[in-house]
Order: sequence, then C-alpha cells, then structure tokens
Amino acid sequence: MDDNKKVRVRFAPSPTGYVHIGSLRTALYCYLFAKKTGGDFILKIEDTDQKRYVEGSVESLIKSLNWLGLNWNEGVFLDEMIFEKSNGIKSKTYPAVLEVGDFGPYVQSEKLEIYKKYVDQLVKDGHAYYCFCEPERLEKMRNDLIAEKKAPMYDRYCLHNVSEENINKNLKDNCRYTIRMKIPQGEIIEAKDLVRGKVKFNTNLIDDQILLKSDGFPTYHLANMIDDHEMGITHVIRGEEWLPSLPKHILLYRYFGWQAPEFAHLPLLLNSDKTKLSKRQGDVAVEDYIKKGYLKEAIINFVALLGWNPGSGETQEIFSLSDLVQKFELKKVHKAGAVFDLKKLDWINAEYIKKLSIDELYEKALPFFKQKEFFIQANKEKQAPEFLKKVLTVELDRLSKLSDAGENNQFFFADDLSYEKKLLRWKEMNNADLKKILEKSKEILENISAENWSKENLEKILMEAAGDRRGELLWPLRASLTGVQKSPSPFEVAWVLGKPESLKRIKKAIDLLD
RNA sequence: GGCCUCAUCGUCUAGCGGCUAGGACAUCAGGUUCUCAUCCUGGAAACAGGGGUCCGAUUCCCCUUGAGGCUACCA
Repeated sequence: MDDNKKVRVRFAPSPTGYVHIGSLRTALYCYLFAKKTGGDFILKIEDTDQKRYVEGSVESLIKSLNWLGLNWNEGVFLDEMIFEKSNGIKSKTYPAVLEVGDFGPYVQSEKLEIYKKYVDQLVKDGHAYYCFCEPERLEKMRNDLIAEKKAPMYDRYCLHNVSEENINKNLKDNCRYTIRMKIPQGEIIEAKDLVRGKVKFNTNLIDDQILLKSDGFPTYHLANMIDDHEMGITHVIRGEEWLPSLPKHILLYRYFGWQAPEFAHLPLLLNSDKTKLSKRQGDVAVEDYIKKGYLKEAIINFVALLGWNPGSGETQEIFSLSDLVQKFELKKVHKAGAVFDLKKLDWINAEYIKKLSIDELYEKALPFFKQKEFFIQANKEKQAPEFLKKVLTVELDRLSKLSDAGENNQFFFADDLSYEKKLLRWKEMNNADLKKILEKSKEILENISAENWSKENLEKILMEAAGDRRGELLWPLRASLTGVQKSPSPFEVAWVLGKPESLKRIKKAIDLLD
C-alpha cells in the first residue's frame, strides 16, 4: 500500500450493552496507533445483528469511551460532545447520536441499501449466489456432518441445483433467501498480519459464508469490508478471533477489485484459567471497573500492558496516555494471550491514587462515600468536605480503589465507638496503669490549642511524651480513638477527629476502665 | 472432529545465537516512630518435552505435548 497515505483506523463496537474490557484494549491500540502515526481514529457502530441490540447501549458506549479519553475525530458522537464539529448529522437510528465526517453513515443499519448494491454486484460477477435453503435443512446437515466427524460446511446445494429461472421465480414469489459467498476451490490464500507475520489458508476448508441474511441485513464479513473500503481504512486492528475469517475478507477485497488494508490481529484477553475473557468469571465491562472505583488512567495503563510493552530493557510500569502514544508500536504487540490479573490493576490504581491531590481525590471519592451506610448515618460535620478531605489525607496511601474510601476506617464516622475493654491494654499493663497513661494522653491533648492541632504537632508532642516506651502510650491512645486493632497512627486519627471529639473518645475509654 | 494461532517465574513481561535469564505485580522474610498502610532491603520463583542447525541455543527449523480461538442467517 501507499506509504504516504494518511493512516485511518476504526473501532467498531456492537451495541450489545456495555464495553467489554477486551474491546477497550482493541480500541486503545487503535487509538494509540492512529495517534502515533498522526492518523485518524474513527468510531463506527456495528449493529447488523438486531437480535443482540440493547437499548441505549450506543449512547452509553460512546459515553464510556469518551470518559476514558480515547478521543476520536470522526464517526459517531453524542450531542453534548459536539462543539466545533459543524457538519454533524442526526443519526436516523439513534436519536441522541450525531454522525460527523465525510465517510458516513457510520452506523451500519443505515447503510442497508449500499450493502445490497455491492452484494448484487458480487452475484452478477459470479462471486456470490442466492441460497434458498431452509434453516432446518442447514441445521440437520450440520448436525449430520458433525456426527460423522466431518467439517460442518454448506453443501452448495443452491449453487448447483437452482437454475437462473428458479432463482427469478423464487425472488418473484418473495421467498426468503440469503446470499452466499462463493469460495474458490483448491487455492492457498496467503496474507500478512502485522503482529503474526505470514498466515496461510486453504480455501477448500472455507465455508461459503453468508453475506446477506434473510432479513436483508449484511453479516459482519460483508458490511465490514465495504465500510472499511468506503471509509478509506488503512489498518484493521481487531481481536484474534477474527483471524480464521481473514481469508474470506481477503477474497472479498479481491472480488470487489479493491486494495486490502493492512491487518493486525491482537492476542486475546484471558480469564485466569486461560479461556477467552468472559462474563461468567468476573467483571468484563469497563463500566463495572469504573463503578468499582478504578481511575481511567489506571484502567488504560493496565490494559495497555496486556499484550504490549515498549521492551528494550525498560522497567517503567506507569504510563500516561501520552507516554503510550509516544511509545506504542504494533510490532511490539504480543502473539500470545494475556491473563487479566486484578492484583496488578489494584496496584496500578493505587499508584495513580497516590498521585492525586486531596482535592482531586475528594472529587472522585465523594460519589463513593455517598453510597456507604457509614457515611449516610454520619452526622453533618462528618459529611462535610473539610472532614472528608482530612480522612482522605490519611487514607491516600492506603487506597487501592476509590470504593475503599473510608471503608477500613469507619471509626472516623461513628458517633459512639463500641469495643471491648481489653483492646485498650498494651501488653501486660494493668488497669490502673492503663488509666493513668490515658489520663496523661488526655492532659497532653488538652494542652494543645485548636490552632496547634496539626498532624505534625500532635506527632511531635506525643512522641516526646512517649519517650522510649512508645507502645505504652500510643497503643492505648490509638485504641481509645479508633476502637479497632488496625488503623492509622494516633496522631493522624486525632488530627482528623479534632480536639473535642478526640478528648471525648479518650474520656470514654477512661470511664470504661472503672 | 477439522482449520488457525500461540508457548520465559503463579501473573504481566525483558530477551531478538554466547546473560549468574532482567524487571513489575503477587508471595515470603526482615527493617522503619504502637497496630495498619506507605516506604526500604532481601529471598523463593520460569525458558513444556524431544530432535535437529550451529563451535554454541531461551533465541533458528521440525516433531510431540499443552493451551486457546474459529468452525451461526453473532460480532
């Protein structure tokens, strides 16, 4: 192909309800490749299967992709996303969707006539033929062949046994029909794949693929090749599950007399048992991960590394989107599938959370707080931004997901702590000493003014008071403040709680010891 | 069953004929101002097997094995 031609890459999801994480990875690589090469990134909608269409999913899909920051410059958009793009046309099929670009429509269901025109040409040229076979017959034939342990292929009944005359008669009678692709016999189709190199296929083993379904909709194979050609797509980047149908696509380009684009088949994303990543074994929707409190930067960073890395001895693990654009290369994409490992995602997410400012973290975490019972039950002061920001300051290094916010430190939000007396005891310390040491802590804190009530001051003063025997002072204090075994330091907790609340909690602990 | 693809620590991976096979996550052990987290240090952990080619294979070729994908009027 012409090396100087501007790169045009498309991402073509089906509106089946959500964005699959594997689909996101494909979209990401498409985006990275387009940006890296200064090309166009196009979003089109593949809705030729009416049975699988889920209401509203085109809109939510666009929203998710947009939220992730994978900006495309052509194709389908939502009304609210359109600012400078003046030539947008309202989609006929999806009211909230606008189609922008010179190569539309970008929604397959709006192109039925175009597909029909092309497939008629194929029939005329003898590369495709009408098939009037009943689904029942096909089904039976398939089952019989499978039972005989043979490849379940169409027997070409309609190619050989239906005369021109009969075809015309059937069409006149409005018989249901499909149009099948006529695969040549005894040919080896060779193709180049950008990640796998040379691949070969024997046409004798390829079924006469249905191109036009009896409902008048094209199958993927027909629609996609036509779209890609009409849209001037230069590189087709898609999942490995498409590799077996590559020869059909190559043949179609040949039948139409078009130059085929470059192909790159990406390795699959896998469940931990190495099967294709599926819903049954956990969350596969990007939306699920968003809901769980993963940051878009983390999701993108993580997914990018599943099947690609810059290599050459680099030890970098954290990549921003622009880092990725800069370093991405199709040649470095792996051939083998990659297991989707949540542990690493958690780690990457924690890394990104640590980079957030408290204000940013607050903005992002607030919606998650609002879903928590402990937050809803808390008093107004503890629902206030200032208080939450203090909590988040302490939790910054402890969060792996936004949804974890407050979760492990619910004592911050409680009005009254309930715990067993023995929690206060440091080692073998007796009640009297315990009481004495808590009184001492109380006294120290009472002497710190509200203005001086800072993390640093609290730490300095309490550490001084504790001397060498830190646990003796700090453990009972922390226990009285939190009521739990594990928590942030007493300085941090006291700082968050504020003076009155801290003193109240210590008093309560002292009373408990009587 | 047929066809296609793939194969380095548990996981993500570096490696592109000569390396003590490197890093990250997870894990384990220790350290840092009580517990936790962060952070730091250290440990354990891999070239699926068999043939070639070569002075020399993790690396190139073949076979076996294993894994996955596809085999729809789904994409």
